Amino acid sequence: MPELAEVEFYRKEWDPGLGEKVKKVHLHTDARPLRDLPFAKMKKAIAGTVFESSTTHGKQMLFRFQPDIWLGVHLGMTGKLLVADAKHKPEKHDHLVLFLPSLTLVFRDPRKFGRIKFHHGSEAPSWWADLPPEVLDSEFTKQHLVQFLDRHSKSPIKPQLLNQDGFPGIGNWMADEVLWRTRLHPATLCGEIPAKTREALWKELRKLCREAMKVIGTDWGTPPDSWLFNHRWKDGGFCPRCDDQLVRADLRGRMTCWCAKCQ
DNA sequence: TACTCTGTTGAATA
DNA sequence: TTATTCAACAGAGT
Repeated sequence: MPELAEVEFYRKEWDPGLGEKVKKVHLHTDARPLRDLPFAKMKKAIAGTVFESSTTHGKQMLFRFQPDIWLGVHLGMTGKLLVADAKHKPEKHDHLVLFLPSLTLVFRDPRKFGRIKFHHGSEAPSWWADLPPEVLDSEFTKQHLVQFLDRHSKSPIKPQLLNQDGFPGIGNWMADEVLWRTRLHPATLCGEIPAKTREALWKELRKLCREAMKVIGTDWGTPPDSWLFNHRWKDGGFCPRCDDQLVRADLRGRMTCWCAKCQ
């Protein structure tokens, strides 16, 4: 399920290992999440380093090991991070396993849409430095949003909200939630969104990200029933604002839920 | 058995 | 060249 706040939640799952030295590295080298990586070199380079810190950017995570090792993690659809005890025996879908003295850091991903990146160097890798501004960055201004919408004027808004170049961290439920809050139909073309609605969209996006971080990012809490969130998962749900039955349909290949009356 | 899915990518098309 | 669309990826749950 990993979107913005879920990613933040998973990032912290490895915190109990901070400050510990990596004793051994297990890599599931024939699985997609580690494709194209220099396994042997990587194993050797990581062993002996100390887990120092971690950070997120949208759905991406970066883990820093001293000295000079950086691991990027993307959870894909079904990836998760967890800690296991020090004697952990890697399971079928444990693609990256780092053994520390007191516990084990595990990246597990059954559906294998996740991805691991590796960098050896004193500076953060370019694939991290070059990421577009996050929704809560000061650089994510109204003007920035307007420019992005204009650049994608022929595309419906829903798929663009899922575009990580424009809205890092936004995933399917957050996209539906913000459109519902803004009373914007998901199929509206970006170029046809009025200036006032663009402003509302900018405001609600930032607000939703802050709220999601608080509710889900800290302890995986459940958002209140006043959000679309609790009503959008299966057919037959009702709009928490006007009580009309919600619509669920495929839009450009992704399940989309909205209120035909409000939006 | 068959159908679902909180995501990304790369190739084809416009 | 840039934007948009679509199928492919893969497995578990229902």
